[in-house]
Amino acid sequence: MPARTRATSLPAPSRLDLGRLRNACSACSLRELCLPAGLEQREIDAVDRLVNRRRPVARREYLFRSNTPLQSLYAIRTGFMKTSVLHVDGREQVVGFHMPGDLMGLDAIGSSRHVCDAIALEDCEVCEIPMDKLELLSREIPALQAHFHRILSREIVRDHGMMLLLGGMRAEGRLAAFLLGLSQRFAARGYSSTEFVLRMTRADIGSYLGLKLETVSRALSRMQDNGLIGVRNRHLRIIDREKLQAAAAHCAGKAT
Amino acid sequence: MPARTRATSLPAPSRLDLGRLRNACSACSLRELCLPAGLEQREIDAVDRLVNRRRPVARREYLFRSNTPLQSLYAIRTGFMKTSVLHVDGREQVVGFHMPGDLMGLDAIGSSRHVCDAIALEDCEVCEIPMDKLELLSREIPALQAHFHRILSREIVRDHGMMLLLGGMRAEGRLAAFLLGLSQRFAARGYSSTEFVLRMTRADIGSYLGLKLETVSRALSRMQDNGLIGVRNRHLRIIDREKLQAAAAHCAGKAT
DNA sequence: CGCACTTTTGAACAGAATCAAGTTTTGTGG
DNA sequence: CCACAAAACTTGATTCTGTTCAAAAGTGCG
Repeated sequence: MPARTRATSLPAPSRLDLGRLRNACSACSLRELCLPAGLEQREIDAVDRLVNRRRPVARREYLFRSNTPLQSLYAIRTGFMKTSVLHVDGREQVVGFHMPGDLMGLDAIGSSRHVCDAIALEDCEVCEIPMDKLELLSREIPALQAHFHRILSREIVRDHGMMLLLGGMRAEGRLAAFLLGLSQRFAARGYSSTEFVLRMTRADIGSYLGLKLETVSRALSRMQDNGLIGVRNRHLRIIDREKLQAAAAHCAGKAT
Repeated sequence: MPARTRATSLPAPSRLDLGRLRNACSACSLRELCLPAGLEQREIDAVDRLVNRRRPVARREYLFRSNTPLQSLYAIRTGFMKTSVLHVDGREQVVGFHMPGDLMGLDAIGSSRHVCDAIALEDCEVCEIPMDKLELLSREIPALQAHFHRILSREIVRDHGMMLLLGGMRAEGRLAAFLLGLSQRFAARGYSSTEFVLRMTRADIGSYLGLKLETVSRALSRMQDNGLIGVRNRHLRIIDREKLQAAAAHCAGKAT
């Protein structure tokens, strides 16, 4: 057994532990999404121990609620979730849709309290990552630290993209960009990028895109009529990606 | 002289060095904004050494440009800046306004390249913080690490707020919320929260709020007529904060 | 299997964009 | 310091996109 060189939370090489192994990050299909590349074995083991447990979240259940103290971040293992905040007048505004491999709760770090509600759009399973342990471990594993910073930063970039979309595009362009974004995220996870299921309602999409649900419905119909997409209930197919991209680019409209 | 207990980038207690001292974070009026509380003296010294130098940025000059490699983050010491991204069709969209104490470049960490342009709205002075050194030092000073995470997270929260505003409020509400936000940020920096100068053009404000400059102008006029504010060129005064808050809350409109 | 929710579609309306002057401010060079 | 040109701002009239209101059809959950 190798000698431990200094006090650290890195574990000795793990023994066989089937119960843990089944849940291990090292065995997770989302590894590339969640973990930085190039970790040493004992670092991977440490990360495995970092992740507390898998936890199921039933459809319509809250993973966390606004104003609740932040204890853990959550990585989605399976399923689809949405995050939303409430307007002063009580209306709900969706601020994000989240799929397997996404890390949730990042916006709570600033105040140590959640600032949005996270709701499962279907039955989900999430990995719980205690925030304090994450900060501890990322001090010891520079690659993990850098990876975490990248994730935070990318969230900012994503939000800037949304600001762009909300501030400068019209209905059809927003929808086109939204669908292309989903497509890309599905592709990155190994799912079909041309055919997928919209797990959220039209109202959710509208809220996210700053549109009314009727407008979403109309825009989808029009895009279907023009042969860009096929929609049937929540099942969506991208038929002409070129045209869809053109719609997203061109429907920038509003010569801000 | 105290013995150094382990290899580290923390310096020995600094000697008198007037040139450095004048620029030191420890002497900076923005200390509370930039630095975590409760650092030990030698930690503060380390942070002082982290910040490379003050650098002037003339009005209209770029602090950094999109797609440029990220080397450093920048903290604004004096002056006002804006960040913007370009739409596919070349239109500029403002994604943020930045004032003393703000940290810029956070959105570049994800890709190691800047994803927006930063332009000085007036003559500025910024502190350059090399990213690699920051990550190094934050591994050694947990308080610094936590502070940095908080800053990143708060940026995400701020952006969510913008999404809310862009997605769910109408022109006058957006403007009211924008002005109140500015007011609050000025207050946090010790400036007047009721009377200040808008360093940006109406077009910049419009771009930021997803409105045309004419709409901004009209909304400002109307709010002036109704006694909420006083505007004279770029000089703005908040006359009736209650009503302004009501406008921001009530003009949520759009029953999304 | 039925009831509630979701979605589609239509018609009227409203808010903001666009187009168009005209005015004021600012910045520059003489 | 003034004059002039460019930029920024205000205001009005018109147009158009998206919202609102309304009703009917479709889905799927319990």
